[in-house]
Amino acid sequence: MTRQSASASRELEHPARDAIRLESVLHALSDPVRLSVVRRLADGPPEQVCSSFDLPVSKSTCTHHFRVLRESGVINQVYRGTAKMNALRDADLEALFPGLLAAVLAAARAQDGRGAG
Amino acid sequence: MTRQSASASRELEHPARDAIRLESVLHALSDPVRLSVVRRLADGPPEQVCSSFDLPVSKSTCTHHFRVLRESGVINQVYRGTAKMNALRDADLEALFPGLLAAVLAAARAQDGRGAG
DNA sequence: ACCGTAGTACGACGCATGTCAAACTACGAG
DNA sequence: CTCGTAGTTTGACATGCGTCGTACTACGGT
Repeated sequence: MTRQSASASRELEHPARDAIRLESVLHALSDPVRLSVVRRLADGPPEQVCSSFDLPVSKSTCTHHFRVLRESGVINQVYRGTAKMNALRDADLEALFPGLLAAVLAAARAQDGRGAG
Repeated sequence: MTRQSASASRELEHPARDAIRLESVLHALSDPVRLSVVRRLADGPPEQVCSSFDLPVSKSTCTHHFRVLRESGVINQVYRGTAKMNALRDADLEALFPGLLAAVLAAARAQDGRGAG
């Protein structure tokens, strides 16, 4: 069936660790939808499928946001069958920007506390 | 000379501490020009005049960026005669988002180090 | 072979953003 | 009072961003 290596044609572009830019990461995290994705990735299992997030946006917008997160270096995406697994690149982020992700996540939680409290 | 309290008419709107939103702060910091402003504010004297920054943009763009920083709660601006003093709201930010500003500043320095070799 | 589910691609739309130049206001110095 | 310096305002412009719907592709199950 001319099926060459099953997933070679479905590999996604990720920036190398050293190509990750702080400005892009901050921009990626500055959108509420994307921040919520990152929070769930941080709080839940390390690998989660796109469709498990049920975001308040359409499928295409969803694809868009996941791409922004991937291209900025915040998450890693791999195909697993028909699904797409998402994982935080926390090791890379921690190596580049120590404490940054943790501080953002803590800040988000703190803000939730104020807002809902 | 009908000069009522000298600066009452020149007071600037700042968000209250509790009104500062994480998303807005991250967005404010995600612009290179604004990040450089924040870095100079953090590295240099606590109060600095707009014109001392000599940013690679026009005066009006400069005004725009300082306003974004102020309205997002990152900096405090007060008039001092004909000049306008800018100060980081580090106490407010630290109270709301502990470690966030420090992490971002450290990340910016680290990135500079990598970029400049 | 077929269908359903997961996600992508494309084109569109409206609104925000970063940018500028030019005209304007506010203050201090002389 | 006049002038220069500091910053604002306004209007314009190009681009980018978040959003959508629709049509499409990719894979797994039956």
